[in-house]
Amino acid sequence: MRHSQMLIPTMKEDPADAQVVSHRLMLRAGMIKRVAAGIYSYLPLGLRVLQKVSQIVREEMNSVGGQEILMPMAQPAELWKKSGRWSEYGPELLRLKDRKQADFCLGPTHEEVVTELMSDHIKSYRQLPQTVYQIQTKFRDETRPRFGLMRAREFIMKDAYSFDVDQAGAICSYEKMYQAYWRIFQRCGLRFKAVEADTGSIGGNRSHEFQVLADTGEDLIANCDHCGYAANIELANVFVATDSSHTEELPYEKVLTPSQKTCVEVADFLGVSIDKTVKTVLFMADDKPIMALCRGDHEINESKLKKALHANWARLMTDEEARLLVGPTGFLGPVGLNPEIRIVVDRVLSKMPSLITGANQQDYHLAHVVCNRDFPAEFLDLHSATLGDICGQCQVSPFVFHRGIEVGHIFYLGTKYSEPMHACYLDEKGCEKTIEMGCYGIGIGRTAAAAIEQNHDAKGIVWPLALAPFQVSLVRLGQDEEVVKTADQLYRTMLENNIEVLYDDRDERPGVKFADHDLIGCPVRVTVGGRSLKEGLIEVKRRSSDEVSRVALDSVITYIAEQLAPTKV
RNA sequence: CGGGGUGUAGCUCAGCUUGGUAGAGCGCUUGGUUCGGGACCAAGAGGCCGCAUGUUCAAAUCAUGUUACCCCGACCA
Repeated sequence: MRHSQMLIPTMKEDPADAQVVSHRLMLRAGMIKRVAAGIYSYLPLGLRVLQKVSQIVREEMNSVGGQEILMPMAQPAELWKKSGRWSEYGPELLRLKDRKQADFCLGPTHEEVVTELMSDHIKSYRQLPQTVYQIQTKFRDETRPRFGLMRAREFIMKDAYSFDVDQAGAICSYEKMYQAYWRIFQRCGLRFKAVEADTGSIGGNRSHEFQVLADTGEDLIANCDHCGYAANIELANVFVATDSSHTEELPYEKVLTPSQKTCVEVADFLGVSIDKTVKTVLFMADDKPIMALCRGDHEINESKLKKALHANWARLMTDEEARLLVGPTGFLGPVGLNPEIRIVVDRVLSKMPSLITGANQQDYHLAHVVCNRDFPAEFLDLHSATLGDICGQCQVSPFVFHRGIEVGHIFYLGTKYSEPMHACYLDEKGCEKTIEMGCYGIGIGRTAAAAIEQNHDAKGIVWPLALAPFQVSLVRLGQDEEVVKTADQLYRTMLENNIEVLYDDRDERPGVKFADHDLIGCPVRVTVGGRSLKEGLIEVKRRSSDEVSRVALDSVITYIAEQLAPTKV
């Protein structure tokens, strides 16, 4: 493409409302334009990048037997009532009415539509397994969209769904997807990790996230260098020694702690280290009161709590609720508690001989409190993995932590959707069985944004070759007749050789052109200018390096082709 | 959903305290000089100062309401 004929509105200055680097650079490079909060138009360059990602995804989906389909964005409420999610899914589901006042929603995901589709057509075990996928626009009415394409309300996603006769088949489909995902992000040229993950509201009981490693990521990953175990900290299996070598002999006693509410304050006040104190947090889970305890320097993880309780929902109690039910916040504790309130205790506390807890009385705490002597304790894994925690898998190394951007997520669903929606088939014996499902998502735009987070410098984007909007920027300097003739010829030759090239034929000064090229970030820059051309030479420079090669005109195409060989990038 | 902030030209922002002709830089158009890392000179185009109501002879400026956007938190395949 000729730059002069393309809509590439680059900006010299940073837009005021873009905080993260990928958002800023996509706006500045003229790839996206904000239409509303979390809703964007994709301009030619941006769309080309999305198409690059999509094509890689498409090829790898096809290679594991995926069949591409396309489902609607507008979905009838009826389907969602069938699965039960019309009431379960919160305000993130954008609901609307058609002219007949019938309820619809914009699809945030497509389990309902696809399950209905497949259950209508699959009658026999002979038709299984099947995997379908689509690359389509989703809408999720996020409470707080931000970071450009990283967390948009309307976004493009690849979602795939597998249908199998039994669990073994479903796990096999899951494994194939896992491998395909691995290849996809490798081909995109990204540094990433596959980690064990929470299943969230999608449900199911086996799940991995594919996380692109970047300091600006919103997710925290715990990684074990010893055994290779990696998981989202919300899920990470933390090792806890089970035996307690010595026991506390002293009975518990009340100590005065005037106005010392936080664990830090209490520990300072009593002159003990913070890991001797206990944090007490009250929750409501499925309408029942829960008291959760963890070590003073840890945090209760709500998703772990929810999972451990097998609860549908859990939320923090308000201060007011806590005060009425138990006592003043800051001085809460498990001793002498109303037996109606279930007490769950992080496993870490099981190896502590005694605890310092709140006394449920203003300005008092209790020391020498012992689990299962002074209160009934139910030990569960409740805290997010934190610095110093040992890997629960190999029980050898402490975790190392990374920040990541979740670009893909795969789930084994079992019969979570097929059961309520009666997606069944007849087996060899003519018995009706429920189909086993899996679902698999990749954020297309988020993958592009993550690539920028990971690959940029002060001047702009440094695209991995596989995702770049063009492989080559052909920069023509000046309007000198010989230069124009050579550049035009080179442009045509590149097109004939199937090299994707953005030809900067604009009548701009060199500085402007180079700056735009650096901002847009195509991997290879080819410069045609009078200075080198006098000697019959063309300049070739990689975006990722400062080194400029001067190559004879007649061998430049070969040289460029070498630069674009996969091994070089 | 709670807390904070901001809406003035395509972009970045000044002006508002103390009411009285709408401003700058970048970008855009035209002409000229330039031309290997975001040039210079000159002349232009471009705004219902987010929207509504109120106060006032007079509102970008004051008041009330509303809406949009941004940030922190809660939430979140």
